[in-house]
Amino acid sequence: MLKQPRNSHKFGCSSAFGFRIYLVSLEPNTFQMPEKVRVRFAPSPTGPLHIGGVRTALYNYLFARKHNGTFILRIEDTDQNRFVAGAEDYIIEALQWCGIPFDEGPGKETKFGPFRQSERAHLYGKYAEMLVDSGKAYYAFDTPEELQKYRKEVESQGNTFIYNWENRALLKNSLSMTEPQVSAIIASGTPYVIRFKMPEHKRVELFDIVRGQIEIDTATLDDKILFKSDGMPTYHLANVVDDHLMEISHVIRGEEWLPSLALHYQLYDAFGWTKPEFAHLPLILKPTGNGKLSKRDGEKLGFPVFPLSWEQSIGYREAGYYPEAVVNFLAFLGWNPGDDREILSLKELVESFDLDRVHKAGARFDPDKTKWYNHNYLQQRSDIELVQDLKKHTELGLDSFSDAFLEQVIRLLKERADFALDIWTQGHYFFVPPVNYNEKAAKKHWKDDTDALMGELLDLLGGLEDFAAPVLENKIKAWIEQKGIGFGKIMAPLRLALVGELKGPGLFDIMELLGKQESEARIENAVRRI
RNA sequence: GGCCCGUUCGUCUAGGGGUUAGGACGCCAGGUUUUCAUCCUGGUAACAGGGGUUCGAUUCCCCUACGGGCUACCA
Repeated sequence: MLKQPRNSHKFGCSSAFGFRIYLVSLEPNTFQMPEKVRVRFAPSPTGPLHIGGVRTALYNYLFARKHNGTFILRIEDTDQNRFVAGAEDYIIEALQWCGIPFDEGPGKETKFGPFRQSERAHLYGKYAEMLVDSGKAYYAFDTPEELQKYRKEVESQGNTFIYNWENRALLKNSLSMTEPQVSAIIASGTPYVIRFKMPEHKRVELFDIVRGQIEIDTATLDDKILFKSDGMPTYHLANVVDDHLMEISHVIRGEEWLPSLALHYQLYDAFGWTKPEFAHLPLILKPTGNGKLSKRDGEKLGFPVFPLSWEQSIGYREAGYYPEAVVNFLAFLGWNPGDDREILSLKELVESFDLDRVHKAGARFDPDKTKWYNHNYLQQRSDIELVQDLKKHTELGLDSFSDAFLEQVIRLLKERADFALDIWTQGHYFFVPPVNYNEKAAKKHWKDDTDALMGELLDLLGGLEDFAAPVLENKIKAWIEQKGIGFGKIMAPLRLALVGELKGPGLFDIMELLGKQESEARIENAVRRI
């Protein structure tokens, strides 16, 4: 039996009059997925992709795959001032690393391209003019300085200045001027912008897949600039035009766009275009304190906020996370499959994903849980794979050790590791003899008679041909029992001698791996130094 | 300030008119490991507050509080 979708508004559909009719019927098949699902991730190349952006991309990807649709990458670089070199490459590489590549986008041209808005710049003016011609938009000549002045004036009285129906007749635009005046001012080369003429009082019913129905009065909205004086469109125009031209079926984006949804609805209506479905994703919040997750949090609390390293900021990749783990925990920030599963592969995520199950409230980021995810994925890797993972840390200089040896070390340490690098940090003594001995432990366990006991132990070991762990265990235990002393009297100092601390896997396993010669040398060393 | 969105353990969340309010991370305890960690078992811990509606509200409605977002010729 099919699970009833939990959001009743899922059954919403539009009538010929523009009203959305809500069928409260119990037929789950009323809602039809559009023939062709096409979604886009549309970042601005102003810097490295934030982890929240990666999640937006991921949800788009999951939704596309789930519905056999197309996942598009569109670069929204209409603001030349904020353009950052290398950001686009970073975005593409990050998606690649996460295992969520796009189907169409820069470098993957189709008839819907180009996919950089800067390369589509010639397109937008036409559409802006179309709206002016139909009376849905107008030219405005107010300079930024003038507007700033008005804004200050109004704000000093405790009010907010918004450019809208209340004051547009008083400002410098094609609505407050005669046609000849407008023609003259444009002909003179005076810079101008094109603003949307927001209806005075119109009740707009918006529909969001995550939130359901939202009502807005256009009187509270402003006449947003659609086309800038530098000849480039603003986000709102470019976004709507491109989504239409690229035949986007679902707009899945961050919640910060919810306030402009009413504008976008008006724009689609003004053009006479069919609207896509919209889903606004909850924001990712700081682990502690107020506000959304920022770069600073990563630096302050010591966890990555970027998928890949960027300048001084370390990325998840460089911090030793597996992309599967990153994708998994990101997917669960604001969504869950509705059962108790927590570890899901990308394939399973695709199968389980559903926008109806996206949470409404913002999700606080939990660095601890990301480690737990990585631990899980690390356990799934084979010892040989982990050898390769570990050797990626070239700075460790592991070349002098054989893969077979590394594999043995990994076998002993794997289950306690969250990251491949933990094998090194937690098993340092496998590669380098201890230089220091834990002082507290030495004081407690290295007694007056320990030197003598270790000497006897060396004699015992010297007579051993077979240095396998079970043999060592048998012989040493038998010897201890025969002497009639406590195990702690030998085991603790022995561990201290071999490891330097009272930590690590089974002592006999360590001895076997270290080998007879090295084990003996370390014991002798400890006798001399402690 | 205005507009919009939200609120279940510390965190991520399940649930949704009658439940011992479930799981995961973290934390704590016990077991295993003659160590540490892992692992296993158990435990602590939540429906923001106030009004309705109802036989019954954590669930539906309203208000308040709190949190978040937007309020640019940025996206």
